[in-house]
Amino acid sequence: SDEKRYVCHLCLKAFHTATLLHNHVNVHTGTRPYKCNDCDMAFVTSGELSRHRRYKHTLEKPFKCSVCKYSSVEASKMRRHIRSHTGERPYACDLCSYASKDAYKLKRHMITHSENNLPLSIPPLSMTDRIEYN
DNA sequence: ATTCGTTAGCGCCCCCTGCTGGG
DNA sequence: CCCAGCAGGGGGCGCTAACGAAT
Repeated sequence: SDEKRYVCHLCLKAFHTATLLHNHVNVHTGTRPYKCNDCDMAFVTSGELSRHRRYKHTLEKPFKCSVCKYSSVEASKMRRHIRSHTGERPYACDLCSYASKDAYKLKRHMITHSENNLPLSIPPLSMTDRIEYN
C-alpha cells in the first residue's frame, strides 16, 4: 500500500520505508555515513555522495546538450540550460511582467517588489492589475 | 523481508558576469 | 566614468521517492 507507516519521532514526518525514515533521522542527527574518499565531505545518502563525486572528482557529466557544448551532472540542470536556448520562461511574477527561466531567479526578483524596494521599482501595471501601494 | 545503490526529481542558495541607469 | 541594482547562466548541495539488486 502507499501508507506511510514509518514516522519520525523527532518531527512526526512519515515515510513509506524504514530506509527513508532512517535517512531522514540522519538529517536530524547530522549523521553522514557516506564519506568521500577524495575530500572531507560526507553525506546522508549514497546518492548525494555519488553526485558530489561527479561534481568535484570524476567530473562525469552524463547529460549533453544537443544544441551546444554544454553538459551537466544533473538532468534538472540540463532542463534549465535548455531554456536558455528555447527562451521558455515558466516562472511568472504575479506583480509585474517579469518571467524567469529559473524558479530561484523569480524568488530573487521578488525582492525587488519588497517594501524597501517599492519606491525604486514600481512595476509596469496593466489595467487588470490590482495592486495597492500604501 | 530488509537494506543498499542508483536514478530521478524537486528545491535552495551561491557565484560570476553583463547590462543599464543615475550620480 | 564609476557604482549600484538587477537579471542571466550555471555550480553545488539538501532532501525525498521509486525501484531493482543484493543481503
